[in-house]
Parts: sequence; C-alpha cells; structure tokens
Amino acid sequence: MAIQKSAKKRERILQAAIQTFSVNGYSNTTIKGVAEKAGVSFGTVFTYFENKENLFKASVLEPLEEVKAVMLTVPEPSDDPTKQIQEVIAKQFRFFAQQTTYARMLQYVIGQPERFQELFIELDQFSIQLREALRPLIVKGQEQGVLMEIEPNDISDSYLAFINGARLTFTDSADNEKAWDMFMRQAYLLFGPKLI
Amino acid sequence: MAIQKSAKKRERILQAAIQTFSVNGYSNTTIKGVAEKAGVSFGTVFTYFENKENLFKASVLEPLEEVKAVMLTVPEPSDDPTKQIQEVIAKQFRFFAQQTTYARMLQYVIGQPERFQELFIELDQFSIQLREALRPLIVKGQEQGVLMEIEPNDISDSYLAFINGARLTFTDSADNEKAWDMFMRQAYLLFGPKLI
Amino acid sequence: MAIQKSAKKRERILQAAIQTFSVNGYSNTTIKGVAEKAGVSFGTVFTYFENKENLFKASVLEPLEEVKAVMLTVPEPSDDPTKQIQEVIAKQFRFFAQQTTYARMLQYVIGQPERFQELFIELDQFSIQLREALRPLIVKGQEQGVLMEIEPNDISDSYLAFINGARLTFTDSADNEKAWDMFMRQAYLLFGPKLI
Amino acid sequence: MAIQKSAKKRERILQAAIQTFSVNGYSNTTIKGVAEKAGVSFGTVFTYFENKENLFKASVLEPLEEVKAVMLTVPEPSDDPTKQIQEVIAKQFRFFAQQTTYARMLQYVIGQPERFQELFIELDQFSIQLREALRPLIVKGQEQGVLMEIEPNDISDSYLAFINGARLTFTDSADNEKAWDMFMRQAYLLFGPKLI
DNA sequence: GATGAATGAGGCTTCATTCAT
DNA sequence: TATGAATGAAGCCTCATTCAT
Repeated sequence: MAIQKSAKKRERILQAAIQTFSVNGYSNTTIKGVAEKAGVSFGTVFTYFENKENLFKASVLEPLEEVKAVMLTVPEPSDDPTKQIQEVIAKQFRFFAQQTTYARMLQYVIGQPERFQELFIELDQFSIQLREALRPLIVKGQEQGVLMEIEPNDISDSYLAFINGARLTFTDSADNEKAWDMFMRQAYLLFGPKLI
Repeated sequence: MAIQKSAKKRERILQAAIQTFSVNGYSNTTIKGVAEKAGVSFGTVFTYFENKENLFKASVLEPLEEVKAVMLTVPEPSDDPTKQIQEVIAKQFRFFAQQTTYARMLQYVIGQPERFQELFIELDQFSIQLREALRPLIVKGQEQGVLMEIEPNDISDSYLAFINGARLTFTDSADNEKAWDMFMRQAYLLFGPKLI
Repeated sequence: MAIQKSAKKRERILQAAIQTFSVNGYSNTTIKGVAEKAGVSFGTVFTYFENKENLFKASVLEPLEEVKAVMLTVPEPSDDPTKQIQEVIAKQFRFFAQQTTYARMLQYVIGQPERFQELFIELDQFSIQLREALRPLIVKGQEQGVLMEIEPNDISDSYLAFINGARLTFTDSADNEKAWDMFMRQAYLLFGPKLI
Repeated sequence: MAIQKSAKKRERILQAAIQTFSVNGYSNTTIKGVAEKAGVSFGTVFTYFENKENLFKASVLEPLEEVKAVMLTVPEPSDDPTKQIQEVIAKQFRFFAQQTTYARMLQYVIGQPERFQELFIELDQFSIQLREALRPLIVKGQEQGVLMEIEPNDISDSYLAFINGARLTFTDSADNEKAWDMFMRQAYLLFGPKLI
C-alpha cells in the first residue's frame, strides 16, 4: 500500500496552492511555502505540476468546474419565478460566502487580465454563460409582470458584478450570515422586482 | 525652483508606479521598470521613496484623497432626493469608469488584506465614511416614500460593493459609455426605488 | 535467458548513453534522456550502471576495445611497406570516418583532462601503443629508403594528432568520401614518403 | 577614482570565464566559480554579461579576433616561399602552443556543433579564410617546383586539422618546445615538399 | 540631487540518487 | 529485475538596496 496515493497528494498540493495563492498572490507565493503547507517536500510539487505557472493555472481552473456547476445550474421557470430567482440567489451567495479563498483567486486573475491573459479569457466566458442560464427565469418573471422590463443581459451582468463586489469588499467575516442575507436581498433588487 | 522640479519628478515616478503596480501587482513590478516609465534613472526612485514598499503605499494612499473627495462629497438633501441620488451615482460611476488603473490597485489591496494589512485598514474606513455620506439622502428618500425602507447602511454597503464589482468585472472597455449607463441604472435599484 | 535479455538491455542503454554524451557532453546529458532513447524506464538505468559517472566511464572505455583493435592491429612488414602503410591508413581513416559519435566522446575527454583524469590517463596510453604498433612498418620503409629518416615516434604522434584533428574539424559530412580520401593522402605525407 | 574601471572588471571576468570554461566545459562551469576567480561578487558577473550563455559566447568570440590575426596574417609570396611557409607554420604553432586554454574552448565548441550551433558556424568560417590566406604561398611554391601539385585547399584543410589535432592530443606539456618543433616539421610535410 | 555599479539573498527549476513496491 | 515517486542539493537569474561618484 502506497504511503500516499498520488491523486491525494496532488490534491493536497493543489489545495495548499489555492490557499497560498489567494492570500499572497502569484509572485509572493513560493513553491517552498506550498510544499510545506501540503506536507510534501519541495521537489514533490514538481512531480505533480510542471512549474509554478501551471500550478497557478490548475489552482484557478480546476475548482472552476464546481463554481460553474453552482452558478450555471438554474431550474426551469415554474409558476413562481420570483421565488426561484430568490432561491438561485440564495444558493449562489451561500456558495460564494464559503469560497473566500477561491473567490479571491478569481478576482486576482480578473484584476490583472494582461498578466493572466489566458486564464482571464477562460473566466470571461463565464458572464456569457451566466446570461444564458438566468435569462429564462428573468423573462418569465417579466412576462408575469413581477419584474420590470430590464434587458436580461443587463441584469445578469450587474448581478455578477455585484456578487464579485460583495465577495471582494466583504472579507472580514466570511461567516457573518446577516451580512450575506443582506447582500442577497439587495442582489434581488437588481432583477427589478415591482414589489417587495 | 529646485523644489518644484523635484515635486514634478516625484509625481512622475508615482504615476509610473501606479500604472505598473496596477497592471503587474506588487512583486512583479520592478523599480527599474517604474524608473524607465517615469523617464528617470534607477537610483532616482530611491531619492524620492525610501523603498519599494513605501512607493507602493504612496501609490495607494496618495490618490485616495481624490477618490474620497469624489465619493464622499454628497449634497445636502433637497426636495428631490431621487434626482440627487441619481446624480451622485452618475458622478461616482463616471469617475470610476475613468479610474481603471487606480481602481485596480484598490482592488488588489482589498483582495489581499493579510498581505497589505495597513493599507487595507485605511481603505476599510472608507465604507463607514460612505455610509455617513449617503445616509442623509437615503433617509430623505425614505421619508418622502420614494425609497423602500431598507437599512441605509445596507444600501451604502451594497452600493459600494456594486461599484467595485462593476469596476472589477468590466475591464474590457473602460470607455464603453452604454455599459456604464446600464450599471448606473442598476446601481440605483440597490437604493430600493418604489417606482422607476 | 534472463541474463542474455539483461545484457541486451545494458547494451541498449550504453549505446544511447554514447549517443547522448557525445552530442551533449557530460553535464548536459540526463539519465532520463538516455533512458528514453534506450527505450527503458528511468530507474532501469540504475540497475545496470551504479551512477551517472560510471555510465560515462563505460561509455568511453567499453567501445575503446574495438578502437584499439582497429588502430593497433598492424600487419608484419612485408616487401612493400609503402602499400602496407597506405592500407593501414585507409583502414583507420575509414573506421574513424564512421565513428563520428564515439570519436567525439574521446575528444571530449581528451579536451578536459583535469576533469576526466582517470579516463584521460587510460586514453593517453593509446599513443604509446600506437607508436609500437606502427614502428615496424615505418622502420622497414626507412630501411628500404622509401621513407625519409624521421623519428618513428614523431610520425606516430603526428599521425594520431592528424586523425583526431581531421575527425574534429571535419564534422559536416561524415559520409563525404572524397574528403576522407584527401585526408588519407595527406596523412601519408606525415610518414615522409620520398616520392609520391 | 573608481575602485575598478568597468572595462577592466569586464575583462577580468571574461578571462576567468575562459579559464574555467576551458577546464570544465560549459555546464560544469558555475557563475559563482567564475566570479570568485575574477574576484568579483556573483551578481557583478550579470552586470557585464546578460547570462551564462552570453558569457560563454563572449569567451569564445572575443579572443577569436586575435587568433584570426595570427592565423590569417600571411606575407605576400617572395622568392623563397618554402622559407615563408615554414615561418608561417612556426608562428602559428608557437601561438597555439601558448593558447592551451583558449584552444580548448574552440575544440569544445567544434566538438559539439549541434549544441553550440551559432558559435560553430562562426568558427567554421575560419577554414575558408585560412584557405584564402595560405593559397598564394602554396601556389607560388608549386610554381617554383618545390612543392608537389596538391590542391591548395586540401593542404590548408589538412594543415588546420593537424594544428587542432596537435593542440588536442598534446596537452601534457604546453611548454615542451621539442615536441612543438617536431609538430612544426611534420606540419610542413602536409604542404608536400619535394625535398627536405 | 542624480546616477548606476556592486552586492547577495531568495526563488524557480533541474536532476542524480534513493527506495518502496 | 523494473519502475517511477520522492527528495533536496545546486545552479541560474532577478532585483531591492546600498553607496561612491
């Protein structure tokens, strides 16, 4: 029995890298630091990741799939799109509230598009996918007359900006539920509800 | 005379530093690079700034005063707080739309609070000051019944998050006026207008 | 059976090592590279050679036996030493013309005697052995009056230098027969023929 | 007064580099070692040479000019080309006899043409230039009937090979005058003298 | 005040060697 | 015997900082 199954070790390194990158940024993160946090030797990091840049890319891209799953999985519109939207908002904010670490990595990359061009482009696809995911619910709400007639893309884009902004601004207490509840309520306003 | 010349040189260096820091981040910025962009010699940077860290701090803090002036200068409530709020939003978004470079520095610092603790604390004061600046207008709007009864601090906080989020997410075209107009309209929704 | 299989594997590794060392030199050659070229796994190299240095020594010394066989096998003087000498020259140059790869290794070692002291000493024996091998033919030729009275050792030494020099200088086209024919004719001049 | 004039320091580093490269080869030479031998700090090497590769190139190419001056400066043919040729040979062998160190670098590069392609090409020009330099003397000797009718280019090429070979093979005692005298005499044989 | 050469600490990366399977 | 993951020493290079001019 191997002391440590490869995949597990790789995962440990990746998690350590995400932690460290998100706190220190790219250049200020050292492989040595990641290795120590992961509990492996310095050289072992290079057994699993070709170089620092690749480790960073993996740290950004691999967890992205989960984020996409949460952010882009939106139910078919039902009779009560208002409630559905609020539930989607709640799910997404709760998720982001927990993703302090990883969210920072995303913001770090988004904030330096020239430097991390390749990753940036990948992340930029996201807003378009979110538009498509949210549109049916928004359209339904507007048809039912419970939402104002705002261009759905504008709603999606501003909603995404808001999540990011909330996540960025509100670092102090990732667990502060009240604050996140507040942000959720405010987020809903961006969808243009006619009554609250 | 000499003093004035110096002051200009210092300013050139500072501007070059802001440009470079905001594109490359802290570690990836070199004094040599800043000196070249500023058109001064390498050693001269150290004539005006003790070390790299101080140059960074100055790059973050000195322009902050102008930002504060724009963000915290809010008129006394008049009969038409709705219009006033919209004007404040417009002024602030227009300002931020132009501040691509510097805004990134702020987000860079906010996004790494442990690393730039001192600066972060300074920036964190901001949200409290913004709360105070906006409250009178919000309260007036709520008294007049044109705004929903939302806790004013929540509005300020989410508004600030939204500006940051918009600025962060929307990098492609700082000059795209339509997008910024859209963001302004959406920002106003966060204030809880009863009708639009 | 197992032993024979192993022997083949060892040989494959050795040939791959010679190829790689001769192109890249010692430090720039990696065990990984040798293993790949040999079609064996990385660790297997260490099954057959204790460490890199030993692999290098084997790469230099083992093929040396064949070189010695060719270079030191000289016929007993007959009535026509001129023809014999020319045949020896032809045989040796043809051999060296093909040994592009290995010849380089020899030159690499000879060129860095301090670094590869042990190997260098081994190779240095060679010139003495060559002296002894060639002397009878040279003496016979001088006795017959077809060669000038040059100290036989000087002829051997300069002849050896010339082969090495030709092999070193003439890398472009190991197969260029004309060039090698020319070198052979010139080599014969070093023996001091009275007429051509 | 500067402690050390720049140009001097650069030269010290270059000389130290040539010494070290020629003994250890490229990969086995460390910048640290060069710096120590040159009596400068590690970082200073990079003040004068962008990187290790450039230092190596400079170590090969810069002294090449002197070599060219010695090797390609050949007098106009006079009435006694035999004597002239012997003088040229003497001059060139004496020079090479002293250039133990640098000559090794040349051989090191020539011996690994794929690895040091750019330098190799530069050095390869040399044989063509030598052909042109020697041709007039050879032709004159042949016209006078003191040299056999050998293609002049073949003589030049084999002569160059012989110098290299002698320099390569004969490392033990660069100062051994007798040996070098012998090599000179043998070298002359390559020109095809009809009588000695 | 302005300059840039000198310095060396620190980081990434390579790679020989070990060793458990 | 064959394998390749784990390790860490060592090298190149960058760059902030110092300091002499």
